[in-house]
Amino acid sequence: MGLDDRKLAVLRAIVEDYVATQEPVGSKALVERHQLGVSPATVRNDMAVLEEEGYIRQPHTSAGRVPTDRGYRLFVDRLSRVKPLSPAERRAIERFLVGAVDLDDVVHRTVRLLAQLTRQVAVVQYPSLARSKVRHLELVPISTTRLMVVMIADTGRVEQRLVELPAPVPADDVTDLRRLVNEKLVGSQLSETPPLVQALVDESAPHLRPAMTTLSTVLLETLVERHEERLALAGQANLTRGGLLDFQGSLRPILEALEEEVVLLKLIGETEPSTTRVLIGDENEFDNLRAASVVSTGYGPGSTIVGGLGVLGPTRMDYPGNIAMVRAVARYVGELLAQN
Amino acid sequence: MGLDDRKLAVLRAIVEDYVATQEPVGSKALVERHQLGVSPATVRNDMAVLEEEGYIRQPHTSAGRVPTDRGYRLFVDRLSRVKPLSPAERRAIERFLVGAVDLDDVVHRTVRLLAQLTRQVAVVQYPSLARSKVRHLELVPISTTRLMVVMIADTGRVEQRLVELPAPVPADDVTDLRRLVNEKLVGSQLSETPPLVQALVDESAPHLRPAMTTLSTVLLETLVERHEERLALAGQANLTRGGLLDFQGSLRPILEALEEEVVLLKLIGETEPSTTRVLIGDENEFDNLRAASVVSTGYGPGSTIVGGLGVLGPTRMDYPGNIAMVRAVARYVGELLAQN
DNA sequence: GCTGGCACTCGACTGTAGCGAGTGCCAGTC
DNA sequence: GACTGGCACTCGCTACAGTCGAGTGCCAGC
Repeated sequence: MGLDDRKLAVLRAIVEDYVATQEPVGSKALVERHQLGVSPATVRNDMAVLEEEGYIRQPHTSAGRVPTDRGYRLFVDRLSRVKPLSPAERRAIERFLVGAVDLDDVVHRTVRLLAQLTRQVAVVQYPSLARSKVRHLELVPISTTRLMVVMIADTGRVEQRLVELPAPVPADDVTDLRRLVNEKLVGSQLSETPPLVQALVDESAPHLRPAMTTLSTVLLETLVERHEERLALAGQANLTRGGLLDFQGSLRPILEALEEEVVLLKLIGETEPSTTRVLIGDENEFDNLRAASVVSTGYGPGSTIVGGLGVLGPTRMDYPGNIAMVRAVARYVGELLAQN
Repeated sequence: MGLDDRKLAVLRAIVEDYVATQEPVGSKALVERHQLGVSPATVRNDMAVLEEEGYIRQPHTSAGRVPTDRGYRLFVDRLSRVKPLSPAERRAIERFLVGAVDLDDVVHRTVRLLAQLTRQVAVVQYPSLARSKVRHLELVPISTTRLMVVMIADTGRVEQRLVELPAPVPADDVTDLRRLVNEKLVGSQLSETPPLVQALVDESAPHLRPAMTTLSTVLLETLVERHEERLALAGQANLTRGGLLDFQGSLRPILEALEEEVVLLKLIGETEPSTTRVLIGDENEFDNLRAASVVSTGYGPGSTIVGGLGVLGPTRMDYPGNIAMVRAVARYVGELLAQN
């Protein structure tokens, strides 16, 4: 069990070399490229131990070693050194994000930026509605029995929904409805609205009741139950880098998983605030993504978290680099949101 | 040059068989599977002519024949018989589209439906802003110097944009601004707004001028110049069907092209109304998509066209089937939009 | 103008052999 | 006791030769 410093150094060297070359790394190449101060034979002995402990494995008898998921995990937890961003990368981030005109724009720019910087698939979750506060509710009459409800959240998200009213409602009543819902709901956290919405119905004047009832149902549906999470995705083409070696030859399962919003949300949806999360290989719960790793973190204005973002790629990825990028981008986006 | 009926029948048979089996088709197999009424030797003679004319080719000397892009073109133009949808498909379409609650929902359901039905990559363009009319403009004060402009179009699209005002504007003035822009712009086609927006500035009261000027600039920018086309995409995983045979082994260029909105818009953006367009192989203008074909059409409420939708796949695709599906889905979506 | 027959082509597959990267083990050294 | 050099061994990869067979082009005959 005792992994002394040199064995750890060997593991680190294996991970770094394998990530860089994408080829199983042998003992001789290792001592040549790293200053380990010992002979290949010694390294081989260390490798035998590392293999026994499950940190590396041999694709076939006469090949070099490749890290296992467990090996990557150890590497990420204890061996990787933080990789500071290059000035060029820093500049790229800034340049990319200035000039964004609205939330959609911010999210799209961010996801493309992340994909470009990390050369992986990037995912950005829109600010979660549950973590947003209502800034304004607008009711726009489409016809006498139809209303479009537009909700503007403080995070910049705008959601709309068509409401079919049970009976025609005159314009004045719409004005009243608008005033009422805004008075009650503006400023409140969306996850806490259900009782407020209920109260709305109870407190409204009798002639507004039927309309308000329908309206409240829709509000609850849109805002709470069918909690509308949205995502942006970019960089799928990066999956094809590294030939067909990664992902054991088939992109199929990966592409399928990427089409499932639920899956992506589980992967990058933030859990504990402000931690960067790394899921390696089968640590995630989806069979389709056994061969993939995910680096994700939360973002938001200031120290609050309103959504998640991250990248997905082969287990053989540059963890320190990607972690640094994901963090940096999240921080910049947070600052950007704070300005609004 | 004379392609008699039998030669055309041979071409049709080759296309159908190749699409079905994905393997070069030989003369013997052809006469066995189709009632051509002649011997393999005769078919071989016909094939020789078809090859000379550029409709089919041989991957290698001792292999069967494969249609060329030109062959598919002839097939699509003159040989394919319309393939009616199966009742199951018809039902799938209906079931898929009922219950859509807003435009986003409609578009997402549509694109997934198309991908599922055709087993190809599906693309749906949101109703084009240029073809929409303004239904309502809402100005929501974020702070005294910041306004969120929300535009609701008759096609259901909702666009928002943050406006930085040159000086604080009191709430009453915002109300005036709101009234003014709505009076002028509601009901007008977006492509025709520039003069109207200009007039807005000229006609507004002096104390509203500065704010209105900024506002009009943003409106013009958002609505006209940066003409915000949006797209939804689904079914990328379908690209991996047919192993790596299609797309000559690399999905890379295809995936890259699919990330470029501009490319997709050019492909499925409607041109002549109500035609179904088929682009085969290098008929499209993008190098990355030389190995792909696109079937697309316009859709919209009634007989007007507000956007395009379509599918993209290998040149070896079921053209009649895909054409039928694309048309059917477009028609259903049109009906759905007409109801709103 | 169609057909059967036939020689020919050439990719796909199989089996064999040699190469070499990389290993595990062991005896020897510090 | 830890490290090292040496050595036999494994096994994937590549090259090469040989066989098979699907499919063709061509031609003589009906």
